[in-house]
Amino acid sequence: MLERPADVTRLARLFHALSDETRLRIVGKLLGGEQCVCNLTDALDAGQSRLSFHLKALKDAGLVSDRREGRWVHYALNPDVLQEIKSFVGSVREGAARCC
Amino acid sequence: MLERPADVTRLARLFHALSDETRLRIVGKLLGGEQCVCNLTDALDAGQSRLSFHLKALKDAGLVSDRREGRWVHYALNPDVLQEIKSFVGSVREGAARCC
DNA sequence: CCTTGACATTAAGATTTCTTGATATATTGA
DNA sequence: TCAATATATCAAGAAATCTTAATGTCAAGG
Repeated sequence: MLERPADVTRLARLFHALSDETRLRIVGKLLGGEQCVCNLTDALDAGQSRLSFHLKALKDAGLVSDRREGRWVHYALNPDVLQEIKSFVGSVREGAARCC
Repeated sequence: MLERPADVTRLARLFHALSDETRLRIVGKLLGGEQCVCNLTDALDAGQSRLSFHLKALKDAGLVSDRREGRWVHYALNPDVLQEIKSFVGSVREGAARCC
């Protein structure tokens, strides 16, 4: 998993998206299913532009996708990304097994 | 997993440690088992103090542990941390399953 | 149209992180 | 004890990131 430079770059991006508390809390909210931005603004104590900034970070990393419905925009977790993290964890486990 | 503030803080730290390409490449090398710093300096094209900086970041996050042996210091992945990441991935999967 | 509401984008400053070069520490062997 | 080697730490600048406040955009209702 970490042999190919492209994978290293991709994983670094992914982990960076998850390396911020505000973004992790957003992810936490999205575990309950798709949410409109207004719900997230209420739930987290983050100002509007701050929330938007972090949603963009999550979206750029491919972790979430957005969907416009009238005036509202809904964000949801992208299930594909999970596989990438799982592959990484898998490769680490193999490595750990080999060495200990 | 992401309901408790302490977990959010811990995961953010952990993911931050994994959010850098140099550090991910170090982890990649450590998958083959414990390595002394000298091996890593050769394998990665990183200067000595730079490598030391990133090893400290990994160590502070609890991802690796170090062991001195004479002149050399050996670093190895900490297998405990894997469980934390796995728990996170597990919670995301449940969330994704619930919503789709 | 015009206004309002939901959200995105931009700009600027504060803070954090990373890199590099210099210096410090610790261990070994002469 | 001294020199050499391996690694850590420090200091300073560069670059990236985050926050806040202001402004832009777009859809809906009047």
